[in-house]
Amino acid sequence: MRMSEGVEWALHSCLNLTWLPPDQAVPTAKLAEFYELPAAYLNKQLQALARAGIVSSTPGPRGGFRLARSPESITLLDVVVAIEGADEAFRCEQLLKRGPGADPAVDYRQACLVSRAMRRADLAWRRELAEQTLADLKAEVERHYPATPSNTANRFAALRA
Amino acid sequence: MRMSEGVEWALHSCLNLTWLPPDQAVPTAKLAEFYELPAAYLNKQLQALARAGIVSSTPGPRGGFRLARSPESITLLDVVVAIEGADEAFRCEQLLKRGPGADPAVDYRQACLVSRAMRRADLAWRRELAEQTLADLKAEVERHYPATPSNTANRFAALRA
DNA sequence: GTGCATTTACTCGGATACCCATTGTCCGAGTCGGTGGGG
DNA sequence: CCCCACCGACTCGGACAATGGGTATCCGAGTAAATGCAC
Repeated sequence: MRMSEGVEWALHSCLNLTWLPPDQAVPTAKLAEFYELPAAYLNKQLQALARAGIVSSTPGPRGGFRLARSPESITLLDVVVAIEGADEAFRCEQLLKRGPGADPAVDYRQACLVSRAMRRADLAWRRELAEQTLADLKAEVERHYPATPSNTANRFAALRA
Repeated sequence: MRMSEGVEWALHSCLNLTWLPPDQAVPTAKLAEFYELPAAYLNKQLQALARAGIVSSTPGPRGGFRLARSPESITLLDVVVAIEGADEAFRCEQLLKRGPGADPAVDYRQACLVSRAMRRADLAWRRELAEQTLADLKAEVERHYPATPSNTANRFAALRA
């Protein structure tokens, strides 16, 4: 079970956007250059974030991506779901339908206690992610590393047009 | 992010083993036939469980697999880790090493706050899985579906040699 | 009848192909900013 | 000097390959039971 690389890129990129003026759009090329990432593939992840309503895109010169809503209203779960999809990691294939005493009318994704146990763990994971917003993360970073906001803005400004 | 199918097979198979005499070894073929699974591939998962010390294997006639320890001492996390590996889903690639103000000596898997947030969620997931043992699950199933133990034993007995 | 060597069949275990999802790349449609000419 | 139409360049967006991990399968090594024979 491995989470897509894109989640890490998306989280860091969104976090970087919180340190720029909210009305400033940043093109994929700059966001990619920031961490030396492949621009075309990062663009794909940003598209997913746009479809999820986390960032908004602007075409043409001076265009790019910006956060579509306030960092307070974007949770880590939102970002993860936008990239990875909403499906839970454990997908119950309803093995019990093939076992003894199976009832074809029962939805074993709900009834199977193995499935329920796995779902409980999944919910605990999701809850933890949903309780942290981008704003929380931003504040925590600024508390530990006060230079980050200016460093980030400076580097974006220094990147070639 | 998708969990391997083998986890579901392993959980159900281990659970089934709890309803058989502890000294009775069950060959892969029977465990597979129980849910109409491909035997050779299920065998691969059982090998992983054996390497993890969850089940023990016996070759030759009347051989097969049995639980290596008591159901009370086998957690759901043990089974998941045996199949999926111990690595966490989110793998920090240390993007910050490429960012401004990066310190090459720092291990950003520990220092990066994004990484830490994701790890917190991962730990919550693991804790939930570690708090449930096979014995808990077995008891819960018996409480909801009292016929399961005899149904299971009967079907195993009925499966062709 | 009993003990033993041989045979036999059954089991796991790892080595070997296959397939789909993630990764990675590219080019086209659309749009905004700049520019040049006219009023 | 100001306004407008055109041009150009920049951006996203989705369509198109390549790679790696999970899926599936097979055959061989080893073992325990069953068998047949000798005593």
